[in-house]
Amino acid sequence: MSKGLPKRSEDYSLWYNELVKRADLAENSAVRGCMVIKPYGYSIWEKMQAELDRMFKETGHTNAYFPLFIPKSFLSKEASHVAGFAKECAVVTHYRLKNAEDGSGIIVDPDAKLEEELIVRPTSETVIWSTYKNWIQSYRDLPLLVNQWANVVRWEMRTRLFLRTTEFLWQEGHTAHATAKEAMDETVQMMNVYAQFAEEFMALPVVKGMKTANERFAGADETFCIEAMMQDGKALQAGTSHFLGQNFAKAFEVKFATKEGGLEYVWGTSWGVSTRLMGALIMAHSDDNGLVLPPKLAPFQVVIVPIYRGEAELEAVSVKAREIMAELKKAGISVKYDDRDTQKPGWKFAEYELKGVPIRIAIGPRDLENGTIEIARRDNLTKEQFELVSLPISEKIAILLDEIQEGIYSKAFNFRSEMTTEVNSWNEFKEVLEGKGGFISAHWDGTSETEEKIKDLTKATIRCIPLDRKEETGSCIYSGNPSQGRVLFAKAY
RNA sequence: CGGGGUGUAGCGUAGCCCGGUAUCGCGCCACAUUUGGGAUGUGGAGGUCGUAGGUUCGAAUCCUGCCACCCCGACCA
Repeated sequence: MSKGLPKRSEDYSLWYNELVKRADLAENSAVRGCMVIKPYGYSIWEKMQAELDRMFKETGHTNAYFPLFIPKSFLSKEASHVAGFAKECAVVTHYRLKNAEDGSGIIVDPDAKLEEELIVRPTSETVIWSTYKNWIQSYRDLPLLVNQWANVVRWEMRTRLFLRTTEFLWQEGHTAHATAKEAMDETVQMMNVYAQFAEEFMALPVVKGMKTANERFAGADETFCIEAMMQDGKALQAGTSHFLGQNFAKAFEVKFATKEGGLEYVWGTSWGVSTRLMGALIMAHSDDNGLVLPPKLAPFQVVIVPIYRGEAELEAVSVKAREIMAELKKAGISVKYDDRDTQKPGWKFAEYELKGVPIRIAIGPRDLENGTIEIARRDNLTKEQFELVSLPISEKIAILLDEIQEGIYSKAFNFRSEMTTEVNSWNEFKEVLEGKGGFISAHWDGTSETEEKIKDLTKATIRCIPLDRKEETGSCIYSGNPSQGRVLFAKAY
């Protein structure tokens, strides 16, 4: 049992905030709205980065880096883009400080005003497309498949650790193509990459879909997304992939000579996932005892805790522990041996539970005598005495890790299934939304007016038009007008 | 930006209404006994009470300004 971690059922958001801090993932910083990602939390992010980066490279992308600052004039070149981001931009106006003449301290030097203000990037489309103009002349320069790992700043009114912070870390892919089809294929491919990453590594089932016009990225012709369900019945957008059409090519005059000798605008995409994925990971799987990490993203998959009295016993136990550790490492399993004598075993048990380590092994004198170890699983909190002769320990642990990874996924999958409700009337819609929550699958007439109205009345938004939806005719839940299929509504983070 | 709330030791808090130099728990340090689910005892260290001013013999406490943070809205990955 974790000491004093709030219960999910009592106060979900308090539970979340406390868990993030207690599990050493992140904390609020001295800067309003900005977080410090602590080493344990950052190492989970690094695992995510490593896998995603590998997947991006497998699909032909390479990394590059573009500037943090964007000249103000760039941002305004694509009209709907600037309209979408203008309200949340940090702006650099000066480049120097000086001592105040009245001795009151350091002030901004009014003589050091920038000719043109610089925007701290909220996203990099504009600075990147201004660069692509120089990189692309011919169809031979296409496709251009670039990703960057970066930080961005969006001046949000209210922030929450990982879910919405003023500064956040992310990757943003920006690609350029010769044809609309190629760009669209890329957009869909990257959504699929995100979905695969979420399901395979985060053990997080997601719905793949398209955003409605209202929810579309500012400057995109089409936005694809993956949507996940959190334990409190709220949806979380976990990743987006945008088909930019020729919007940015036109804004930045990026044309290429075709094979046939013509001159055409380039087609673009952009796609990103952020440290928000950390929030998704935490909220999807963790329980009242703390974090539950999928083995594929855990900073270490196994922790070994020695049980002993006195140095002689520790020495004997450690010999066994190191043997096991070596074997696990050889099998590619990450292990930590916690032989600190500054904390007691019970304390360590609770600590690693809080931090979500998938498997804990305890070894004591009794085990040495019996040829056993104690294996405890974080996902279902069960323990077993394992006889070392029955199976090589690395095989045993590998099997368990797979079981845990799968178990966490199917638990989340079943939860999402339970939390997805088909409704056919407005009353039913409101009732489910206020009571049970979750995804609501309902008919919608396809107009922004209806979507807005529903949002105003209930705070529910259309999370996406699922790609795998059945084509079926029906009547809109709100307006009663004809509908061509169901969409997913939910309250969202 | 609108509504509500809070600033006291590393963290969480009592004291404030009714002014007299700060309470308790966790954590920290030392020693001893402990170690298979967050040990116990004894001793100890640690505080410009967010900040600037005012009232007063005297302010954590009363008054005024400012700052920061949290929660609820509008905005958003």
